[in-house]
Amino acid sequence: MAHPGSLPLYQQIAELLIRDIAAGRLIDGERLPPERDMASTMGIAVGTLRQALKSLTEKGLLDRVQGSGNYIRAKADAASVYALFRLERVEGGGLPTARVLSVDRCAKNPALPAFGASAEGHRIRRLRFLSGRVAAVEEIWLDGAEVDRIAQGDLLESLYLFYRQRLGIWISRAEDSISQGALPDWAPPEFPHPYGTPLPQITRVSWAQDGRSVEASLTWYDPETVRYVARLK
Amino acid sequence: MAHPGSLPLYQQIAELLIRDIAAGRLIDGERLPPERDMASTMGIAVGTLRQALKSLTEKGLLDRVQGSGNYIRAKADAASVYALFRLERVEGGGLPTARVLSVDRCAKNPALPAFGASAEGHRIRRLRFLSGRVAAVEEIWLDGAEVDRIAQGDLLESLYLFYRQRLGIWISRAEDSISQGALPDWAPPEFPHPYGTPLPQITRVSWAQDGRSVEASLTWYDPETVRYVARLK
DNA sequence: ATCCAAAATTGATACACGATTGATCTACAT
DNA sequence: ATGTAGATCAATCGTGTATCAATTTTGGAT
Repeated sequence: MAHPGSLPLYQQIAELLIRDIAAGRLIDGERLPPERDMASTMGIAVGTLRQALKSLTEKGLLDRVQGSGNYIRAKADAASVYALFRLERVEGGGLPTARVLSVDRCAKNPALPAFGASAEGHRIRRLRFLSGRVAAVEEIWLDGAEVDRIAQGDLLESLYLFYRQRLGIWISRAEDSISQGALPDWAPPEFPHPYGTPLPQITRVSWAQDGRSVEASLTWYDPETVRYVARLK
Repeated sequence: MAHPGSLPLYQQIAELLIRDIAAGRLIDGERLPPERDMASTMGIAVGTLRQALKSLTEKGLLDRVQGSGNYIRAKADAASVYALFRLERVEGGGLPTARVLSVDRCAKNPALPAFGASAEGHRIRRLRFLSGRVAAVEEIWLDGAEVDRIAQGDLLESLYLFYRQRLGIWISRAEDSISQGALPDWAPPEFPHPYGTPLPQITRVSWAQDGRSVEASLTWYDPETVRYVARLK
């Protein structure tokens, strides 16, 4: 399959602006530069920019008033902006890799009440890559009953392999949910996003075959490297 | 590729593309390369490719816009039926299909307590095929709030397509669990397994974006024809 | 300071042009 | 019926230019 990322230019511009809105770089009420200036700084023609602005207007994200300017109309809660979009896999192949930032013994995470039979466990923080680029930061909690056999370096690759080879655990059930969360303060500077900005977040809890919950994770994805595609209707 | 049982080339191409969609290699909204380029890199004629694209359009997976391009119109969670596990035939090849055995209005299933806001719903029983061979029997429960729009014949293909095209439902959360279960007594004689024998079974509950649980399913797989591949984490 | 008209700014609309891309059709071979 | 090859038509895209309409700003008169 050939090159996938070749959307029409005006659609690329539209998604660029939408990402700016979702990321908070364009806030509600803000007036964009004049179309002519905007187009020239973007290196595109005015007509092309206008197509992009028109699609934003149709999505309710922009007010265009003649003689005055283009005004961002994004509702205050960023969740409604995200509701218009869909989180998708990054383009290109390559196996997902990860770099372990820290492995600590610590108390149970109150943010994950569904997880954990023990009062304490191990907390692993990882930086995840897709196609060689930083894509997400991740916090993984392993149940206390299993953590004594953990060795640093086991977690560079697949967690699944770690479970099976090192712990002998069969994951029989998992639950994922998608939400929004603020980037944690321990995120490394490589993560290309300003702190405090809402990010797409996936919460996962996994159970072993005997019913114990053995693992939970919180993952924040960089909206720049993952791809948002406008949802139909 | 001319052995007797092989499909026409354009159908093979169509299935290839559908698998790319299901696997997430082709994302919703993505524009395919121009037909001429696509055909040449695939080593086929444009007309053949166009037949494949036409069948994708009829399935609702593709938007063809003259002068613009071919755009994927599919949510990538077609494969998320196995969010935790990927089901693949050992020998590979062939798209999953299904034959509806029955569609009934009935009471809530006590075996699926987590599912269903309504007291009743629809129960669909399907026989599923992989590579033309019987692979699983399946029982699907749709919540009563959504079932009034069900029409027989909608469910022959992908359930995902049904959700998107008929109900406009966006599945935001799903839970899969794997266990063992006895083959139900309503399984047709085509299912190649003696009754009463434990089979690998997947239970799935899906929630819509507003929190309603809209679907639940119980699927019994023939262990002879399928294999489970753990998901890379 | 207030009011008002001219000037500047900004978006809206229209048209033209070349390049790209899908649609349609014919012809031919297996 | 399937697959290939080629020619031609039609729609879209991106660009460029010109003109009109609505708004804002400016500056002078009072």
